[in-house]
Amino acid sequence: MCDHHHHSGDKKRSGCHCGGGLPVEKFMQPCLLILLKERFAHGYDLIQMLPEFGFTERLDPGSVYRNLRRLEEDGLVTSHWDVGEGGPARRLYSLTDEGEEMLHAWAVHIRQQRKRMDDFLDRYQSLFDIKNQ
Amino acid sequence: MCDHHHHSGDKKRSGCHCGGGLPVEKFMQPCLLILLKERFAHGYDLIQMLPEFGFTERLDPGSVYRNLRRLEEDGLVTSHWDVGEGGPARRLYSLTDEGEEMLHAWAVHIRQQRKRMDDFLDRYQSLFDIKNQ
DNA sequence: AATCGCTATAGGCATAATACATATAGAGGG
DNA sequence: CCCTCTATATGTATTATGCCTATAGCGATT
Repeated sequence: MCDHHHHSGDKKRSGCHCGGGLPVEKFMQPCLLILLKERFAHGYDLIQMLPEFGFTERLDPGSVYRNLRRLEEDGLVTSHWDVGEGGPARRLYSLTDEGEEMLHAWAVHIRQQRKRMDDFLDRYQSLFDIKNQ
Repeated sequence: MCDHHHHSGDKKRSGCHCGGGLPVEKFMQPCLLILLKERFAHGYDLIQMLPEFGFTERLDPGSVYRNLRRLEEDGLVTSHWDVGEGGPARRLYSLTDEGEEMLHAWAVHIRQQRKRMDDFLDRYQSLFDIKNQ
């Protein structure tokens, strides 16, 4: 499973970390990538936007920042400190070319997993619809 | 997220264990439930059938047996030793009423998560299609 | 000036799920 | 006797998450 995006650098962590055996593990990562493809953003902004992807309102900020630093470790995003107008310093994130490639790989993967759910739901329907006849 | 199936007994484990924050965590469990709704089966049979749900051919048997015992702990399936014609003893599993309820809850949940993936893919498409015009 | 709340980032810790390897054991074939 | 298939189960390392807490600047209110 998941033999895509084994391009340049799969360092450190072993195996594929874009979905594993579960339909969609780590769904937050592709959502962050797509948001950063649309525009540059700070972590805090991303936290505000993630509910658009079905994440609950009371999303754990810690998870978001952890995911962002993880994406940066993997070279999928870059950041630099933005000590602008006022307020605390913040990191401005942007997508790398490798991150965009990964986003395409994710899209393929998510399409596969959606199909998997379609199949499940079809089977579920046919199992319980027969009784209503 | 996930406020269904809080019916009778949520003992031991805290929180909801039908999906968590991820789109579809523990996808194997609903697959086992649907298979056991269709017919009684041994663990070994279920391992043979799981590829129909998109699990890889070289599926880890340990995970399946662990999931089955977990489902039994939660009262969603029952089993009894089947010391039939020959070969090693095996457990015959069947779905409980509570397990069937859980299967319905899973179907609702999986429909929601499929929608989430639809939304993701729509957004992905619109992001990359504009460039081709 | 002291406190409160919001912006903004980050680490600690317990829990949970998985992957991979390994253990056990009966039965049948070569 | 060994090998393979059937059949179930455990051990362990890794990984991801959720919840809690820490830090810190800044503006508004009391």
